Parts: sequence; C-alpha cells; structure tokens
Amino acid sequence: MAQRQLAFPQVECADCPIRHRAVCARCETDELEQLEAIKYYRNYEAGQTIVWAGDKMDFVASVVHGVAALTQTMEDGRRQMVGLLLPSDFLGRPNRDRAAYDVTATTDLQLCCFRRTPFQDLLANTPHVSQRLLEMTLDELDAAREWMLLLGRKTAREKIASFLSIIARRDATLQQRPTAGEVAFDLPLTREAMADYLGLTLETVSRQMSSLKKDGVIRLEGKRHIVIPDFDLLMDETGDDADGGVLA
Amino acid sequence: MAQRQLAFPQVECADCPIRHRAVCARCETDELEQLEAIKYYRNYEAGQTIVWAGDKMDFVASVVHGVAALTQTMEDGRRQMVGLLLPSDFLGRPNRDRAAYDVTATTDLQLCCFRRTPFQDLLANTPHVSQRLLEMTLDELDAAREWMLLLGRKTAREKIASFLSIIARRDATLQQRPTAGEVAFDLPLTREAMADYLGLTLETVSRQMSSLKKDGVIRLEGKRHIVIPDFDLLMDETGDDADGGVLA
DNA sequence: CGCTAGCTTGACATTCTTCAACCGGAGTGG
DNA sequence: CCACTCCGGTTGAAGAATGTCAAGCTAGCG
Repeated sequence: MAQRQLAFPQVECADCPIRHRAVCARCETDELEQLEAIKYYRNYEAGQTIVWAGDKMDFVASVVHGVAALTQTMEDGRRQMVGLLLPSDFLGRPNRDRAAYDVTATTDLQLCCFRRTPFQDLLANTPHVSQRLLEMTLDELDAAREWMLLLGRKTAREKIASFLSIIARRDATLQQRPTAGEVAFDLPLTREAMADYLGLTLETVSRQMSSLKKDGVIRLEGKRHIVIPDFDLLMDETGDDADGGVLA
Repeated sequence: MAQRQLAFPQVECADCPIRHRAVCARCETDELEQLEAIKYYRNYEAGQTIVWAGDKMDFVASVVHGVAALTQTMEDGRRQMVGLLLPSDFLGRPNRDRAAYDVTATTDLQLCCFRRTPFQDLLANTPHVSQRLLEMTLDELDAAREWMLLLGRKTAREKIASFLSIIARRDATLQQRPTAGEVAFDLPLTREAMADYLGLTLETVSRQMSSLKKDGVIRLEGKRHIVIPDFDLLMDETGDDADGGVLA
C-alpha cells in the first residue's frame, strides 16, 4: 500500500486546537514550555494499529485530530470496544508502561505524544497537569458508566440512537455548533466498529440503521454521512430521559 | 421497623482496616491528622439508600465495612448497576456536590465520611491524597472496562462465573487468603442486584446459578453462601484467558 | 473491467426475557 | 401456637430480540 501523506500540521501549543480541553488545559506558560519540550507528533492512517494490548508503550498522548478506539478481544475472537478517544482525550496510563487494550486509529489520526518518564515527572511536580488528568479521568469514568447502562439494558435500536447522539454531540461541541434541529456529521466508525462499541453484531447494526432511516429519524448520504432532521426525534429513541441522562 | 444496632466500631486511623488501601493510603502522619479532623463515621443497614441520583451530597467517603452499589435507573424502570464499592473503595466525586447515581447499601455498611469542602482543600494541598485518588480512579476505570466486556460480549453463564470470581478474589485479598483450590464466601448481593450488575433478569441469574451448581462448579450452602471447590474450574467458565484477563 | 471492502438483506437458530406458578423461611398478629 | 403473609428465590412454558449463516449489492481502485 502506497504511504498516503497525512495532512495534519504540527503546531505550537499556542495554536493547538485542543489547547483548552486536553491535559494541558490548565497549564500556565512555564508549565506549557515544559510540556512543549517533551512532546512530539505522530500521525496514523485510518485502520492502523497504534499498539496491541500487552505491548510496551513509551509515551502517553492527547488525541489532536481524528478518533482512536480501545478494544478488548477474547480468546475466541469476540471483541468489545471499551474506549473511544476523540480530540482532546488522553491516551495511556501514567505509571504503567504496557498497553492494557488494543489501540487503533478508526480515522486518520494525529496524536500529541509525551515521552513517558518526563511526563510522569511533570505529573509529580506540576499540580495543574495532575489535577486536570484527575478531572478527565473522572469524566471518562462517568462516560464508561453511561456506556455500561447502554450495554446492559438498552435495546439494539436504543443503542444505535444513543451512539449517534453521542457522536453528534461531541462533533457539535468540537465544531462549536448547537445540537438542535437539523444536525449532520460523518461516522468515524465502520459498521463493524460500531457493533464492537455497542455489543451487537454488524448485521444488527445495519438493520437498525435501516430501520431508523425508514422511520425518518436519520437520513443516510453515502454510508458514513448522517443527517438528523430533528435531534429531539433521535433523543426520543435513545431511552434516556429528556435531559439526555446527563448527571442530574 | 425496629432500628437494629449495627456493630461496626469507630476507630482511630492507625487501627483502621483499610488504612493502607483507601484514599489515605499514602498519607504521612501530619496529613493523616488533617484527615482525622474532618472525618466521621456513618452506618447503614442492608437495603438502605444512601443518596438518590441528583441529591445533594455534602461528603465524600471511603467504604470501611460492607458493600455499596451505584445504580442507574431508566424512566421505565430498567436498572443497571454501574459501580460496586467494596471496603477501601471511594464514594463521591470531588468538585461535584450532587450524586450522579443512586447509592445503596447492599449489606450492612460503614462509611468513613469526609466533609466535602475541607476534603477538596486537602486535595488541592496534599499531593499524597490526590495522587492516590488518581490512581484509584484509574483502577476503577480499568474495572469499568472489564465490566463493559462482560456486559457487551459475555454469555449469561460467563457473566455469572465472572461475577463470582470477582467477588471471590476481592473477598480473598481482604481476608488475606489465596484464591486457589477451594474458596468460600458470602454473596453481598441479592439475585436481583446480581441481575442489575450483570445486565440480566433475576430469573436468568437464578437459572445459571442452578446450572453451575448442577455441573459442580459451585456449591450453595443456603442462598447466599458460595463454595467453589476448584477455583480453576470456575475460571474456565468466565471466558477470560488463563491469566484472568488482567492487564497483560 | 473485475476485485475487494464495507455494507445490506433474508431465512433460520439460539439465547434470553416475560409471565406465571410455586417454594420455604422469617416475622407478625390473632 | 398456628395461620398468614411477605420476601427472596426457583422453575416452567412461551415468545421476542438478537445472533448466525449465507447471498448479494455498490463504490472505489488497481
């Protein structure tokens, strides 16, 4: 396969699109300089594996552009996605040098990597980084618990609707647009990856997508571009209560 | 109902059974004194609700004795447990004063509570508390991801076996006994609560328990006391690979 | 022009849920 | 002391949701 050239630029922290949402969000100028000193960019193509579970990982990273997935695989091949990292999300665990999950790029991806050891030193010394990391980890835990409700109790149709609403929302905040009325976005996942996210088979995903299309809840323009004519209509299908199931 | 008297004693930190596993694990004597100053004990009976989702929560806490469950409920009554807190686990989220989930005591329970505001100050000032909290939160996230694999991809039988092995293991480490050969413990959950944990109905839980009993994987002495004649046999039923699916 | 990867659709099999009956022990009131 | 009831648990029969297996479609690419 010819190495396609990825177009993500390498920027100064000051011009970084995730400057105010990632681990570095709270950093003062001097802390930022320390981070800048140990950072480097890596790009991946859609479909590439970043690390396998059990592999040594000598860096941690922020997702700058694109989407990465954490996946667990059972011996017999059953797979469950357990993390979906969008821009500003953090990859890797401090004080653990081996990956616990397979990590793959589900779209073209740019990571802002920090060498592990200096990053850990930074964590120990600059409170703004570790405070922000704690906050982000707590947010991820909340998201994981929402996801557990989806996996354990929602129907296939509710799972799909919930997934679409999650992507729509995160995409909208990133683009600084509202999630109301008509909303449109590209799916960052194949049907198979969606199935791994939702604990379904890809056939069930496909059928439920067709069903939502038939009922006018979504429109499909190509296989990956989704148009939601009325976001409230989609929300009605998620099984969540009106406020989106977000912390009361 | 006559108020039964709970027998959990209130001890000094130095004599605390979870001294070296809870948020306070890394604290030096002076930090411990600060914690001691803002702590107080609360006891709950099995079945009691500690807070409802959305309620104001003016404390955070460590579980000292017993078991607490975090549960999410959908409008139509479907319920999914999203957290199971055993001794040394942490309850509550710093910088959020409302509970995100229903919290109930599934057994008689003792909490070591810290008043929210002083605890948050402590977090900001004593690195040993916030470092430990980050570590515990990362562990919980790992546990949640293991749980997601269970919810999304395991069969009912595998779910039950996995649950039993989790409880057996945590019980064993608490009692400082090995998990090998014959292992015995009490279930801290009703069949219904197990169903909420596993994303099943209570009938399916009951049937699979009977099936594991019939096949000699477990023995039941009463409804709640479980004897596992051969722990490896149980592990074979969990669907995890030999090393227990723990981080490779 | 034909191949392949990603996706859709159909027919059938399986797992789990639903609804219902029943069991047994603990607590309660007559 | 006994009957009653309630709660947690078990078991059965029937049905629904989802998975499995298989065929076929379409867009993009060599």
